[in-house]
Order: sequence, then structure tokens, then C-alpha cells
Amino acid sequence: MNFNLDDIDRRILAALQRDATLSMDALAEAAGLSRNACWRRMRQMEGAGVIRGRVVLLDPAKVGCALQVFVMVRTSSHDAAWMEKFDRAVRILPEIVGAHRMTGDLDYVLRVRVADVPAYDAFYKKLIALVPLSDISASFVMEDNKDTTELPL
Amino acid sequence: MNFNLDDIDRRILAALQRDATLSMDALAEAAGLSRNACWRRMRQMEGAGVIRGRVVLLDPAKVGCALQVFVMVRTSSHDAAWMEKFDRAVRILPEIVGAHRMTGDLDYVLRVRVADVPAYDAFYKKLIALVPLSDISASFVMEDNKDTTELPL
DNA sequence: TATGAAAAACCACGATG
DNA sequence: CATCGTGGTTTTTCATA
Repeated sequence: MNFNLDDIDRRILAALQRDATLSMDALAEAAGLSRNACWRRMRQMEGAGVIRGRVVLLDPAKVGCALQVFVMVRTSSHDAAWMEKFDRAVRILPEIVGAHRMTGDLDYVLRVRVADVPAYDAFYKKLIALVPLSDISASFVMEDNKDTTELPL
Repeated sequence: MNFNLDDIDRRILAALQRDATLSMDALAEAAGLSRNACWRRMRQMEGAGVIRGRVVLLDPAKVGCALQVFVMVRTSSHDAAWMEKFDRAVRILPEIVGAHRMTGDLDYVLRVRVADVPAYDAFYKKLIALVPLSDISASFVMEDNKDTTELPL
């Protein structure tokens, strides 16, 4: 399941997590390696699925998703049919950027991105139309002290 | 604050959010534009900060962060000195990938990535050594139904 | 280290709505 | 008159011998 990383691999990944536009030369230097050796390692980690992909990150406010909401979902009915509906809703609704099943009786946390509070309300209505939910509580994010895609290495 | 996006911009961003390795030609085709026009728009959006950066995404399990934890933090002492300590801890600890101040009396949600439960305990000790916290409750993620960096456009 | 192929980065002009 | 498309040049980076 997990790939055996050494310090050099970690340096390569750390640099790429921060900025994937680095040229092979710059990356190799950051890792303390020759350009070629660095390229081979990167390629290997891509093949092994350690590197999942390359994406651009957008500024949420500038694309009209200024509001982030954590939605705690509790449900009494945890049968297969419900699960299916829930999965479908999560897949369909692009406002849901994270859906996490938690420890402690069927309990989900949703991370939701919308423009503002009215937009959240509209989202909420879409959600409950797709899945019967017994207990929902939304908490709005006032400020992000940190919000990164960089994993600790 | 927010950039005025049209449908073509949205198509460009949607494609890049999914895969930033697309060549200009492929991206232009996805957007229904010539290569150059597409490049001009992309550059503009980079300049405006709509595109924040390009990064690689890693597989958490394969780099030894299989466990994701949501930590709810409540504090009674919300003075400036405390805030400073908290900010510092958030900055210093790489296991914290998200720190969000929430609505409803000083309340934080931390998103934390660690290897396993013992690693979470070690993180917890580091955290409370850095900041006095009156009330912490951790919820462990059992399964991700969704976890994406793609914002709804 | 060298090298050929490919893509990106940029410029200028005329067309279009 | 913004923005498009075309077609060019120069530069960089890749990927491999």
C-alpha cells in the first residue's frame, strides 16, 4: 500500500507539492540530484501512484466560492438504499468538495463551497431533496488560518 | 475582489482543475478556442490571481498520512496572546492541513493528516504543548466519499 | 553531456461582432 | 474596441541516447 520514500524522494515531493511548475533543473537542484536521476525518480513515483496528478489551485473568492461550510450530518436510517442515495448526492453536487464518513455511529462531515449564505441555503435544499437526512448542522468558516493541499512528509 | 468569468473561462479552469498537464492545444480544444486566445485568457487569469498556482497532489496513504482527523477546538481564553500562540502552532505543525475559524463563539476546526492513531496522539501532545486549549474533540475519518480540490464553477 | 523533438511563450496583423 | 484566429519566431524543457 505505501511506497517507501527516502529523504530525496521527500524533497522532490515537498517541492512539487508547493509548486509543480518547477523545471527539472530547479527540481533536481532542490533535491540535490542530477537532472536525470531526479527525472527517473519522479517518473517512478508517478507510475506508483504516489503522485496522483497535477492540478491548478484557484482562489475561492475570485471564482465565486467565498464561503466554506462544514456540514455535520447525522442519520438514523443507515441502510444500503440510503447509502446509495447519499453517494449519488455527493457525486452529483459540485459544491461538496469533501464528504467524510467519521468514527462513532454513522456520521458524516461535508465540506461545502458556495458563494454566500443564500447560496448555501439553495444548496441545502438541493441536498435534502436528494437524500433524507435526520439531523444536519452547518458551521460557517469565518477565516482560514491555513488551508493547504501539502501533506506532511 | 472577484473576477468576472464567462463560460469559456470556466471551461478553461474546469479543465485545469482536473488536469494541469494538458497541453495548450488540448486545453484550447476543450475550451473551444484557438491556442493563442486560450493562452491569453489563461495568462490573464494567472495575473489576476484567479489561478493561485500549480501543484502535484499526492496519495495520502502512499506517503504515510493514511489517517485524516477533524479536530474541534473550543477555547475560553480568546485574547491576543492566545491567538498568536495558536497561529504559530498552526504554522509550525505540518500535520495541520487546515485550520478554520468558525461562526459561533471562538471555535476552530482543524484538519489533520497523520499516519495512524498513535501518530495522532503524538501530534496531540505537540499541539497542547504549544497552545493551551480548554476543549478538544477529535473525530477520525473512516472513509472519504469525496475529497477534491476542484471548486464548483 | 549532448541532442532532437516538442511544447510553451510571445508578437503582429487582419478579421469579426 | 475587445477579442478572436492565423501564422510566425524564439526560447525552454523534455526525454533519451
